[in-house]
Amino acid sequence: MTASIRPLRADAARNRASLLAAAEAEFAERGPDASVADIARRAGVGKGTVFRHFPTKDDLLAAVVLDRIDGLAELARRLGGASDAGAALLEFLDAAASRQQQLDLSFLRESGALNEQLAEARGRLFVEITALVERAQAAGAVRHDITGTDVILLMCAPSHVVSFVPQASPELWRRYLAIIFDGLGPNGARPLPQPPPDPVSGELHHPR
Amino acid sequence: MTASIRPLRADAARNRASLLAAAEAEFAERGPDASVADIARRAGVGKGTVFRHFPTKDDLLAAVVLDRIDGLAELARRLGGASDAGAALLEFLDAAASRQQQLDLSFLRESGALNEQLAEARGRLFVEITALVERAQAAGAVRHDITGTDVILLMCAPSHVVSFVPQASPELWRRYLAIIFDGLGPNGARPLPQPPPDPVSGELHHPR
DNA sequence: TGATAAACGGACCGCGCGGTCAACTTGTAG
DNA sequence: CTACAAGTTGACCGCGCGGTCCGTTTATCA
Repeated sequence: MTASIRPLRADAARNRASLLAAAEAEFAERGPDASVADIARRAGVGKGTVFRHFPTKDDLLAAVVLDRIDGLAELARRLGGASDAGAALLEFLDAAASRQQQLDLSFLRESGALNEQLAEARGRLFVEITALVERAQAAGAVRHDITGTDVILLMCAPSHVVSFVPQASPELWRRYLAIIFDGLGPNGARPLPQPPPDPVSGELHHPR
Repeated sequence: MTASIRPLRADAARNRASLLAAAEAEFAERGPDASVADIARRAGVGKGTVFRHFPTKDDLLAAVVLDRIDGLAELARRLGGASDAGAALLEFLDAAASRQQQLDLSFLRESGALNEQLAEARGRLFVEITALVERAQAAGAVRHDITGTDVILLMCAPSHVVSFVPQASPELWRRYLAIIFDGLGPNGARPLPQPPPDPVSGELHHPR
């Protein structure tokens, strides 16, 4: 389904690849408002070429983001086999925050054509994270009133928080991840004041 | 300094007030990218009038945001006298998150003309928050490796996290505030992996 | 009330954006 | 080698934005 009927021509495949790389870099540096023209220039192609490969800017963003989600889901899957379930969850959050440092949270944005693929990938990620969380709970490393959705939402926080401080150490996010992870631990005790939101079945959307 | 040499004409004062109200509402609903034209329409004035009162869109945003900061600083000051220092800090975070629900984090943005006022206000807020934190630490409610800057940064997180879930309960942010506050508590134990960032003396800036 | 400066309003400007298109180039199958 | 489909390109379009400007209205005060 992903592979089209006919294989791409050689130059087209090359352009598509460098386009994706350029888009990833540009979105990382400038955020989701990076301009298509800049991305095209960075990739060394004309603007028209961008729209030949991705009908819409959102589709391009979605493609970049799909990679990230798949990467995270794969990582979560591998960590599912770790012996220390608490450490596995922390390691996952660590990797997630570290990558979001570069790409912000934009992968939650909904997007036209690739929407189904994105939704599927998000679904897979959700499943893996939920498994990770449940194992961590069984191991006594995470409080029992936490859900996979909570973790998905909170894993975005450290990099966002850090994005406000101008010349932050590139590792500063670890400080806030540690605080939040402590908050997920069983030592906090007091019951949470609100029920968790519905799982990702309902679409997540992009914040302002 | 704030009051100009000559007092405002009656209609001008009225317009300025409704402009501020409209701007607050519009920024709350649409975020910092709300258009000046919409704000003007909402206030029932012409677009030119907006720019007469605020030379730049950023100045308008800064004015709105200055109110918020002053309000928060005042609240923090009052809470400084509370008997239960831990509860006081939590109450402050509660109020801050609740208001940010409406205005996002935009008050950290730097801005041209009002920059000094904003910086001053932010300084006052920082002082009050730091006092709150230190009292909470002395009371044993907050771990000792936390700074006022940490709290300033983290107080933005709950509303941001929640902004991703589409039809969130309006109180959902309390859930994540509770988790984060638990992370600030002394029960977590493990030392933080990174030193805190410099205090607000260095300018904070607006995230993408 | 009438003179005057202050305030108002909306047409207007330039800019950069996402997206389109038709002329042109190039990889490739036979 | 050739013919043709696939791919590329950048000028171009419409739009909405922040900001300007000047003819008009209006609060104020002698």
